[in-house]
Amino acid sequence: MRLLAIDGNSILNRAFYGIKLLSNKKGVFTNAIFGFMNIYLKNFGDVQPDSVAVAFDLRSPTFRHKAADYYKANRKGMPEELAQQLPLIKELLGHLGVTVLTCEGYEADDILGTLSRLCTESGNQCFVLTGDRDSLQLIDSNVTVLLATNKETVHYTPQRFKEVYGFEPIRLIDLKALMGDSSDNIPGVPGIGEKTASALIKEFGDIENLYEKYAGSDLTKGVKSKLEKGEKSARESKWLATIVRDVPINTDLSAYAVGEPDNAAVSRLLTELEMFKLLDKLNISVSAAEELPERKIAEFTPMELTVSPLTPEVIKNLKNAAYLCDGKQLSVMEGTDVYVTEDSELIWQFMASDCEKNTIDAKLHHRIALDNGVHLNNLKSDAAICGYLLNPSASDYTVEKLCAEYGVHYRSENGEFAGLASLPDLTGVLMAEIEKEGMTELLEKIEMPLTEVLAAMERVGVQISKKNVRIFGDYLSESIEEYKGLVFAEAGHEFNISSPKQLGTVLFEELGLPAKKKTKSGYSTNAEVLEELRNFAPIVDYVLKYRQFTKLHSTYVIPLLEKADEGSRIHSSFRQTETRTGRISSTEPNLQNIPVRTELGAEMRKFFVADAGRVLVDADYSQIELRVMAHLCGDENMIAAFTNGEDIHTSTAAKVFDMPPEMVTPEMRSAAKAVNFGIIYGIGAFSLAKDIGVSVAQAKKYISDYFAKYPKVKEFMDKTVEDAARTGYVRTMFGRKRYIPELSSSNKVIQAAGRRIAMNTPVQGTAADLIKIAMVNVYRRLRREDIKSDLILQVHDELIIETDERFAEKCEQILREEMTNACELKVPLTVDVHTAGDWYTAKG
DNA sequence: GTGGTCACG
DNA sequence: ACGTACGTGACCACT
Repeated sequence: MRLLAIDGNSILNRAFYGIKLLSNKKGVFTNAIFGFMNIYLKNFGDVQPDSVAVAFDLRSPTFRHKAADYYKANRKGMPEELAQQLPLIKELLGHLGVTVLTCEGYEADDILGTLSRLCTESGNQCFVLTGDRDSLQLIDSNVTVLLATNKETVHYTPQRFKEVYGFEPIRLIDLKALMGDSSDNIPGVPGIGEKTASALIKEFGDIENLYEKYAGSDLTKGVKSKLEKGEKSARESKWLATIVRDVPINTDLSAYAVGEPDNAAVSRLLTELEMFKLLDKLNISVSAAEELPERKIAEFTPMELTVSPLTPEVIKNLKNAAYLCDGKQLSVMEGTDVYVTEDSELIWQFMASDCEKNTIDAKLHHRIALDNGVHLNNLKSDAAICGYLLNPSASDYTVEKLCAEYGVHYRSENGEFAGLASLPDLTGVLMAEIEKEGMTELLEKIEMPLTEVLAAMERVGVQISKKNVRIFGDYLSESIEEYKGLVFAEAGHEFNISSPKQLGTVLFEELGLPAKKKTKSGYSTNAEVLEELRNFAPIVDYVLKYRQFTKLHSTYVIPLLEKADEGSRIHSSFRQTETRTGRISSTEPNLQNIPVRTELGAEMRKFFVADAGRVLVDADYSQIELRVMAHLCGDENMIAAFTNGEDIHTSTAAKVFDMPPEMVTPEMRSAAKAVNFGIIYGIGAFSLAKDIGVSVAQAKKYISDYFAKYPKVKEFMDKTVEDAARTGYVRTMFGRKRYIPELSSSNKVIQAAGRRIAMNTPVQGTAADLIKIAMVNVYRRLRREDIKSDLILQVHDELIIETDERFAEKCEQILREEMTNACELKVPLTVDVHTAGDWYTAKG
């Protein structure tokens, strides 16, 4: 028989500190559970045991352990984030059919000691999984210790142990008796460290033999005297270091055989914890919780579906339906009737029908409709978008996961129609939640209409000049080769300049440049660091140039050429359920990070062009986030500055430095600009100081002066954080919600990050809401007024229309009006608009 | 898959 | 004593 005996506390600890803090949306922390299960599953697979026991500490002092408890008294208690995961992992293991062992007055390693002894005595194999080296003392011919480190698990057999330590495993307790262990509060012999202790053990074996013979040996006087003074402590330490091996637990090893897992319970728990990946790994479906329903049985009645082909007659009679469509196949459900078709004519007919529709992935369906010249009519809901509004921090939004999360029975009994059959119930629950949360208008007036706008933008795409991109790419390739040569010449040999590791070695070891050690895995070589080293050696400049050229080549030139269609148009994907603030994101390729800040990079924008006879009309909001801040906090000074059309950074500088605006120097304006950015991000003196190159004290003064001049900004931020800490979330002006579990962390750094998130999200999110409103209105107007123009891009505060030249002015007007009037705030929203044949020029 | 780096608002 | 501004996506090296 093979027994896997696990030190639950030790592994859980390792997992907790080795993995960044994770939590579900309710703020229940899960990282230790996640890490524990990964280690567990990995080792379970490796060992293939018949039996498993996981031991946990149970601290309640008995007479026998009084001394140990005394010594351990100054150990730090576990942080709340870890403590709350302890009962959960025990529950999970129980559901998985694994024995959880505790014993009053004993620690986990004592239980492991006992289990391993039982195995040895009965001739069975024992594998002790732990992160604690102390347990290596348990190794014998039947007992292997699997020592989990941050990277891997090392298997310690007696041979392996001897290779590493040079003595028998059991002598580990003698080693500790001499060298002590501060983390376990084992004193050892003062003055004797690892080196000496190890040598002594190799020479004398155990400490009993050592104390019998050391006086007559050839040890130095110093060591002898230390041993003499420390004898009592050494003997006591040995007792403390010895793992107990007779804990009163069930000695019948067959009792630890792995039982049948309770899939329903595991599924319920892991769903609650939002650990879907783990569920997947365990080969348990999210819906397993429903396979053996408990109280759900009353609410849930199995649904007999009647499946038939979709016909024009059916479409005419549909009133309110759920449907799914992947482009080839359409399945529609109303009541218990399901209609399917692969006939594209019927698909379009259904889309154009008056029937109220509920689905998931509306953007795709709009795209299908647009591609075929029909309009997707009367669309009421998209479950993914509802899920996103209810919690924008989830990783994805599938019908199955949403059902699990919102307590809807996932109708897996309906096989291929499980998703469709579940959708009506799911939609009902999601819409009710949205209503309860006051986000119905956000859904119906902004997000749902936006699905069509994004589909249209993706469909039209953005044209590039392939020829000019290629020319630019060739120039970059040449430059890359040139600078590569220069770098290699300076280094004296070839290496991979793109490898931060190799580059670090060359710069900081071979060339001896002053290193600011930073990253976990070595020297930091980022632009900020290299910038400071520019004057030390010419190679630095060459590396920076190399980086700039390769970045442009591999991130922009190559992908753009690859992704352009026959008409040289790029069709990016705009994602609506991706960001936690409500912004949309752009992928494959990302058109929201095309270079602009450097001259060379901005060249790229010259290759984004309008088609023949057309132009690009570009409109961007001026300082939208600061304006939103002014509105949200209602600060009179800030509102006045915007209302009077002042340059906000100059005006801020004038206020903070207490002088008339005309006296403000460019340096002062730039400092004020950094402060304004800081305000939006949730200000910190350290980062502000770094950003503008002043002392932290100076930065602190800027901030306090700022808050003195704009008192309501401070009030707003304090109140926002306070509310968020109380309720667990923040909202934008239009009701968009974001949970902030970071605020309930006991880790100060994480909590501070939570406060900044709380301050930033309402501002960034409201700005996102505003431009979404503008997009919907611009799109509608272009269609209503039947202007041959297309909205083609959104870059957070910027919209671009491609239009026939003759409509350019009309489009300028539409963009200006719809963006300005997206919503009436306490400050005006102003927009800069330009028209040109390419993006570079149209940006103004 | 993760970390480092860097492009954008 | 520690880490250090908000929100993204893509590429490369390396494990």
